[in-house]
Amino acid sequence: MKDPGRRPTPFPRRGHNHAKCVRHALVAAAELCARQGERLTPLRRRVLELVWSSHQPIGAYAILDRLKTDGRSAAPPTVYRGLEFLLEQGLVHRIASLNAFIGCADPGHAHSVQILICTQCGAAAELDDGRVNKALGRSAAENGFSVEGRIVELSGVCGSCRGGGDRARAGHRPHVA
Amino acid sequence: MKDPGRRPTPFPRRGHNHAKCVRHALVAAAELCARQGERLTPLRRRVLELVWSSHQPIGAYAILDRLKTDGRSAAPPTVYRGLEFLLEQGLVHRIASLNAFIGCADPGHAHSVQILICTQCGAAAELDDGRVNKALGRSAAENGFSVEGRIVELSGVCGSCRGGGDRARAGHRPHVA
DNA sequence: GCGGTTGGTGTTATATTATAACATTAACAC
DNA sequence: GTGTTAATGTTATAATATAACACCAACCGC
Ligand SMILES: [Zn+2]
Ligand SMILES: [Zn+2]
Ligand SMILES: [Zn+2]
Ligand SMILES: [Zn+2]
Repeated sequence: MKDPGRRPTPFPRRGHNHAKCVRHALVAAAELCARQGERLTPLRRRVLELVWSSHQPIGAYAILDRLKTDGRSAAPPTVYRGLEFLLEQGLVHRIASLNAFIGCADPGHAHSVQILICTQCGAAAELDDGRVNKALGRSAAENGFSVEGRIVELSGVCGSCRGGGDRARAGHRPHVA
Repeated sequence: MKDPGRRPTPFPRRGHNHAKCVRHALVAAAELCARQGERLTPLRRRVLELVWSSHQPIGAYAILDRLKTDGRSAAPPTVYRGLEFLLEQGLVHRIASLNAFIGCADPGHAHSVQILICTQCGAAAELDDGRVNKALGRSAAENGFSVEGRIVELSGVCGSCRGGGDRARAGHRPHVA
């Protein structure tokens, strides 16, 4: 059996079935909200769906534009409220360095994420590496600092874009839309 | 030379001689710019001085207000240009989670910082812990990601605010202005 | 000197991101 | 149904950041 802990990349493969990503995220969100006694209203669900429209972080005003083309009445507070709810439920992550949002790949349990942002394809992915969190906590503690919140955002190039992945077969076309 | 092993906190002590912090920063900046053949103009120097006006991160528009009260003609581009220059020279750091800026405590050599932000006193300090950087790089590499830029910002409570430091002597007064 | 180039700053306008405040509607409890 | 609360609609504005062009001073080659 192949090494179960080994993921070559947390980034999506080119041509992966993204509709499946979206469906899975929406189902997981519905289940999570049901468990928590929270209401995943149509608006909130739609905002989440729009966040998941790709693996590239999306800005609040891009979401707003798409809500408007839905025919729905929408203004900035509409989308920020939706995002606020989704952030509280741990269904999306905010990326401070981009002022943008990405769907959480593993909602339902507390985790502090390290966000990886590919500067080539624009996609973002998340890790939750215990060793990183431990190193951060230890470093802070040694300096008398007790950590409450962490923001870790790494920019660089993902495996697919560097060519180790599907780029060899795909020429130079980006592996995500 | 500083105590090699043990720093109780990289945060400033209450009542420390902050004028000295400012003077030191300005001298170091002048030396750095001279070495690099860059021009630390009066405006840039003043922006840096304002960034250093405290150990709390300062926003661009707060800097702008203070430039205006200098009597100097100033608009947003004035301060953003100054900040852009200082960022390029590594003289200040931008804190993405606060949209604010802090003077670099150790300019003159490339370093990727971990910013500590005290939610109680509002001060920010920087670390450059090799183990953290190593853990981040290894974690990313294992996931096929090659890191170019890092943003690490930890919020929490600094040693001085928790009472291990000078708070015992200071009652509940904040240790920084 | 002088014309040309560059870098820094001044100035006006606008883009982008986010929130305040209050009105209205939908969901729920009793 | 009526009162209560949560969610959404709506208008306005705050906060952060950049575009575009004008001006000026320093510097360079001549
Ligand atoms: Zn997908
Ligand atoms: Zn990529
Ligand atoms: Zn100081
Ligand atoms: Zn503190």
